[in-house]
Amino acid sequence: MQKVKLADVARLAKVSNSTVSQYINGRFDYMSKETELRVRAAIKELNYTPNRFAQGLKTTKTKTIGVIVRDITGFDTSRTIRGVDDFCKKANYNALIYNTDFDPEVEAKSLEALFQLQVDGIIIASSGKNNGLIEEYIHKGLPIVHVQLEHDGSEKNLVLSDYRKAAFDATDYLIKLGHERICFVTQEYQNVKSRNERYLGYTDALEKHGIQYNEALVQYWQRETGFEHSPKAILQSDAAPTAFFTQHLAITTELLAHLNQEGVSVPDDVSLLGFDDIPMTEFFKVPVTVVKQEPYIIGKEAAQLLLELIEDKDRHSQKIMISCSVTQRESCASPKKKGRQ
Amino acid sequence: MQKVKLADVARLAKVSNSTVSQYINGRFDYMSKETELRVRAAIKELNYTPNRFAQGLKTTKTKTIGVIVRDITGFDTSRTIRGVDDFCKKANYNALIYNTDFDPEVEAKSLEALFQLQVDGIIIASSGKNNGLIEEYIHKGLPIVHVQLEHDGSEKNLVLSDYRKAAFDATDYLIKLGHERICFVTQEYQNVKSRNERYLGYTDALEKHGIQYNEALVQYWQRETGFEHSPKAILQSDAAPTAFFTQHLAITTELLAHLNQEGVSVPDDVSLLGFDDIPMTEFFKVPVTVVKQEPYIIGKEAAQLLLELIEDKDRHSQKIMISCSVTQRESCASPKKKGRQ
DNA sequence: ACGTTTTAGTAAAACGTTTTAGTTGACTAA
DNA sequence: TTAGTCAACTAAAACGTTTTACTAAAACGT
Repeated sequence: MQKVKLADVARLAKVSNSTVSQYINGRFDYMSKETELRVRAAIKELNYTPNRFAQGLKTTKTKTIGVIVRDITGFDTSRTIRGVDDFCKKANYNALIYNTDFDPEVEAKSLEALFQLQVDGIIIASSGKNNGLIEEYIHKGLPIVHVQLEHDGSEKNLVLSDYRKAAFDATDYLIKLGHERICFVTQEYQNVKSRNERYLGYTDALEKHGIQYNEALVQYWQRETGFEHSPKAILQSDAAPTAFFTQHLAITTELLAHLNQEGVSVPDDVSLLGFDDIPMTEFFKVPVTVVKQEPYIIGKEAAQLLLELIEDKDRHSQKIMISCSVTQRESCASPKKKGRQ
Repeated sequence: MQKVKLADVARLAKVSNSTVSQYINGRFDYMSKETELRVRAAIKELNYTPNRFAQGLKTTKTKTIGVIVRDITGFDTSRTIRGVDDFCKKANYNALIYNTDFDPEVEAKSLEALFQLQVDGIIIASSGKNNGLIEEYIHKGLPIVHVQLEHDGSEKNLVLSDYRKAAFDATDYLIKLGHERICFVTQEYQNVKSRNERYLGYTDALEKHGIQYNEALVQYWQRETGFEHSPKAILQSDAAPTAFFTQHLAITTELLAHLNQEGVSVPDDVSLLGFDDIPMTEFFKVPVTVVKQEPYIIGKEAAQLLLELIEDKDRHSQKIMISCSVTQRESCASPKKKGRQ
């Protein structure tokens, strides 16, 4: 299938294999200008391209990175991947995508598989359940950069949204609209620093405006089981919120579905502000106001960082934060001053 | 980074390299049961995994396929990729994704790059602008399967939706609602058989119901330039349609935006039926009725077909059709019998 | 008992690079 | 003149597999 090899080029250019190899690897100072040109010409003429397997066998460099995400199908995730991939292609790398479907075991398997394939590095949006394993690979010398999720522990290289600032801005925005009882709806965030960051942003804003923190206004949701307390119940409780601030897309949509079903009108009855942008929201009954992350940029930065790490093993580690912005649409309004008598 | 090699296994199991190699490749008939077990044990003990580069160098098989799509970020596309990828992973293959961003030149480059990487096969949603190139690669022995797009020409292996049937069903559905002037909005489909198929489905349905075909009701849209005639103009023309049948997602959304902006109410003023499912449509002002394809299944089938092709070079070629279904939502209603007096 | 086939295995030559350790001849410095 | 330096190259040994051609021993048929 592929025929012409380095030796053919060498023969045609009347030099040794070594010299051609040097040429290919851009070490021109090992040869005279004249030789360089002869080799270049020979390569052109034969339309030679090096065999990656032979190269890989020698160098143990694969020019391939691994990317571990939960589901490539997600709106933000697919964009992150695009960012990674675009950067990689430009740098002549390839990216191998592994989906975990939110399963930590699959995550572990993927890590192992990628290691086995000898990828040069890994970008991972990790579950946080495999921190030990990840540490191991890092110690073995495999560069790993985290995206989007930060976990307690000692990992170093990561690129993610500035969650605290984002949550602060969002909460601040709601408060300025007049909301005082803002329900912070989150997934359990033990050990997930980037979820906790949001919580801090939320309380920061409360504090700034002198609003008393109320534990009843922090509500939980789980991927498998949904809401701990139903939105309906929450709205009927003592501390009925005038606004929901949901911490990711899945929560937002499930809440929205509940609200629709219960006939709760947004933003008339309650305001809604979601984390993560939503596609095509301009066609929604109520276009929802969100804090929009920059997944593409995050992907791009992550790839950049990883490739730098690969090229320069003992580069100091980094945490790169990308700002978010609240995209105002129509799901947030000032609360009605009803029934406080 | 990776240490243990075949020779280590051989030494531990007290057999030759060849035997270990045979074992790895599942040719157990070359050895006694006893040896087989010894080798298995040695592999387990050393936690040996073969070096893919050395394998690739010898066999020129890479256990990697290439996937060329327009944009992995698309709703359907990302699902197709998932289908491909899930199947590949299960079969111990990897998929390399290349995005073309709808640019035929990038498509050509991707094809070349993948060939160069010696992928074992390619799945492509092709633009149709590189048919010659694709033929070349096929002749060179590279298995290629097309997805989603069918083009005039001699390619053989493809898996796609049953477009004609789908368009027929959709049109039939609209007609049964009472529509007679149904505007078929499509992208220019010269040489794109799978777009033409839809057109045929549309006319099939018209014919079945004895409705006169009207050329003015076929309208065009282009990715770069948008609608040839504005939706507003179309609605004010002599043959004002009572329903739009849009041929893909980008058209649907752009039309919807126009309609919203003009204050045209769906489905009161005009019905809308779109090709391709739309995410989160349950939150739309008007959840739009669509013919839903099965991108995940298509991806899975494509991967399956490709791997079969790879394993068995002179397998006869196939065209696999996947049915679509019209998902009824709320953007289609019976037309008002206004002003026909 | 003899030739033949089968079974269970092996040695060693690839595969196409990279890289180390040289070699060669010309030039330089004292 | 002689050693030393330098520029421009090269030979050949890896890298870790697969595979071809081969062999020794056992089994078989007659």
